[in-house]
Formats: sequence, structure tokens, C-alpha cells
Amino acid sequence: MVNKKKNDTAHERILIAAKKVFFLKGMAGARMQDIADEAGINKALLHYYFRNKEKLFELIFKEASNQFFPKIADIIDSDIPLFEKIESFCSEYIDMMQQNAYLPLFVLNEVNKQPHRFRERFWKNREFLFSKFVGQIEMEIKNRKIKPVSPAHLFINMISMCIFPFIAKPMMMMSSGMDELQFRDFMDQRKTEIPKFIIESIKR
Amino acid sequence: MVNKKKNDTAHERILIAAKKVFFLKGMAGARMQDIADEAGINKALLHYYFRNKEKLFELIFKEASNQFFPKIADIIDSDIPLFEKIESFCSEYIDMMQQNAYLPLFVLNEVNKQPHRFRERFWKNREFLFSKFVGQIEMEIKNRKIKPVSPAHLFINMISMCIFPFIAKPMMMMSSGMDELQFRDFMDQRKTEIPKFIIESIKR
DNA sequence: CTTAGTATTAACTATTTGGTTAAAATATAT
DNA sequence: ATATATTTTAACCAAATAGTTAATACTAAG
Repeated sequence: MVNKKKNDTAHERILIAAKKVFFLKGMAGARMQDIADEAGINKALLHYYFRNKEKLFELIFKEASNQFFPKIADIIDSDIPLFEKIESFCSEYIDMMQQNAYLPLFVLNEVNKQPHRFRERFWKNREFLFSKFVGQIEMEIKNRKIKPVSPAHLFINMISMCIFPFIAKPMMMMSSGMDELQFRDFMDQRKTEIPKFIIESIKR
Repeated sequence: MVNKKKNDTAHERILIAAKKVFFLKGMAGARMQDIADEAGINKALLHYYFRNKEKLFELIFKEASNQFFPKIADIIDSDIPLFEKIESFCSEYIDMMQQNAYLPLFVLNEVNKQPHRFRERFWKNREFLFSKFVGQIEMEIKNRKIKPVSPAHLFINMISMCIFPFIAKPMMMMSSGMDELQFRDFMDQRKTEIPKFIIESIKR
């Protein structure tokens, strides 16, 4: 045996299929057979490459939660001015989620259903973004650049407005009769609407 | 046979148990045995009262989605002034969700996973709140009472900020080290923080 | 008390589903 | 070409799980 290339078909097709099925149905609702079918391979091959459902899910979930989070940190922790930071956070975060609209609900749902899976990862990897952002806001308040606002609430407001529409997407589309394209447009607007809305509220 | 009272124990205990288990694990993750255990009865009794899992779920889901929605309409569609309306919506809606923090994620998740279950209900029952609220906002803009803002985005902003924290609750608690009580406090604050935040942004 | 309907259970069945095995096909090295 | 390792499959297996059945306990009416 020599170097085994892992960029080949079956192994990769399985990962893509697993992602699709897990995102759509969640851990509890996903069937190994569905994944095999989606990948166009025999079910036994799943277990050949990834020991069991648990392990396979863990991989998908880890990738998903990493994608859901840490890139935020780069923006939030950067040294740019507050208003610019808010603008680029909203814009970039929504942009990321547009490429994977299922991601937020998938991650948040699984965290709710199996908190243990997330707990360790949280205490380890993340000091969590928060601190630096909070400091910056407090600074701006002290300098009377913005009104006195609660940094925690401001932060939660911002991510709520960015993320929630993806979670409520099907419901929004149904209730307002939007189609896929109109939803995309709507979220494109939000990239600028949310920052405007926030800044309008806190600026002096 | 005479009048059958349905306010008795088993039947009710099952509904309570089913609600608990479905809320916690979702349709796909819930086990009939879990529900039976939780209700302290034999599994066969579940099928005696509610033919099958599907039917039982349908009941719980219908009640949940009714609770998640329509009471909003009363506030949103009422004739009170805009700012008051925003205030009472946020306050009352958060208050409702505090009594049932699992509700938003449960409903939104199941709507995502089985959109068909919701579609009919939407086209039928609800003209959806929207219209009257939108009209009122456009009016206030025309009268130069508030800045020109997109009613749709304003509406989504408001419900995002109210609902999202419940969906992200475990994650928020983990990442910030909140306990149950602190979360409650935080949401109590939001009942006034969100309206302040919104009004500050749109007022002239 | 007896009877007829109702509630409840233990035991069972059928199906779904995650996982295994052993053999076949395919590729790789010598 | 032959041997060796890797990939892939068909056929199974065992556990889990929704749903059934037939018998038993319970309740209320006459």
C-alpha cells in the first residue's frame, strides 16, 4: 500500500450525501439507507468508511458548527470602527448563510436536542467573541459616539436579525407567498437594512 | 353509556406527556414508549386513545402552532398607536414564550422538516397579520411620524429579536455561562429593550 | 348482583433500521 | 501474470420501534 488519496469519489460522495440528508432531516430523522441512496452506493460502504451513524454525524455536525461560528469571530474581533464592523458583520454573515440556508436551523436544533455534544467544544475552543465587541461598545458609549445601550442586547439583536429569517424561511415564504428568488432578494436587502436599522438606533 | 368526561387522568396525562416528549425530541426523535412512560401508562393505551403516532403528533403540533401564532394577530391587528403596539407586542409575545421556551424551535423545526403539514393551514386560516400592520406603518411614514422604513423588514426585525433568543437559548447559555434564572432576567429586560431599540431607530 | 360498556394491560407481530459478514470485484505492486 | 491489498456488494442479523390482540380489571346502570 502507498499513499491513499481521499479525494476520490465514493468517500466524498458519502460526505456530500450525508450533509444533505442530515441537514434536511436532522440526526434523529436521517436514515443510513437514505444517505447510501443519495450517494449512490451500498449501505455497507457507509460503515466501511465511517464506522457508524454517530461518527458520520459527528463529522458533519462539527463542520457545520464550525461554519456557523468562528468566521464571525474574525470580524467581531477585528479592529475596525464599530459602525463598519456592524456593516461588514451583517453583510458577510448573511452572505455565508445564503450559501447554506439550512445551516442555522440544523446547528441550533441539534444543540438543543443534544447539548452535551456542544458543551465541551464551547468551554474549550471559544472564549467567545463577545468580550472584545463589548469592550468596543462600552468605549464608544464613554466617548459619547453612541447612545448608552446594553452591549449584550445589541449583540443579540444583531445576530437575531441576521439569522432568524433563515430559520423561519419556509414559514416566511408560505405566509407571504415569496418564492426562492424573492427570498434571496429580501435577504440581500437585509445586508444593508439591518446595519442601517441598528446604526440609526444607537448613533448620537 | 352516558356523557363521557374527558377531563380525567389517563387521556390528559398522555397529552401532557406527548407534548413534553415531542417538544424535547421532535417528531422523528420521539418514541411512543417514552410518551407512555412519561404518562405512566401502557404503550397500548396510547393507541387506544390516539390511533397512531401521526395522529398524536398532529394534535400536539396543531395546538403548538396555534399558540405560536394567532394571539399575535390580536395585538398586531388592533387599533392602538404604532409605538404602543410595538411595546405591547414585544412584551406580550416574549411573555408567552417564556411560559413555553421550547415552542418556537419546535414549531419552526417541524415546519422546515414537513412543510406540507403547514401549507394548507396557512393558505386557509390566515390572511396573515401583515397587511394591517404594514398599512399602519406606511401611514405613519406618510404623516412623517417615523422615518421611511421598509415595513416588511421592520416586522421581521421585531419578531426576530423576540423569538430568536429562545431558539438559541442553550447556545447562549453555554457561551455566556448564563443559568436559567439569568436567562429569564435577560428576556425580561428584552421586553422593554427591544421596543426602545426599535423606536429609537424609526422615530423622527 | 349482573351485565354491558369502558379502561388498561401483558404479550405478541411486523417493519424499520443500524450494523455485520463473507464473498466478489477492482485496483496495485512485484 | 500473480499475489496482495483495497473497494464494493448482496445477504444477513439483531435491536428498536410502531402498532395489534386478546384477555383482564374497572365502572356504572338496571
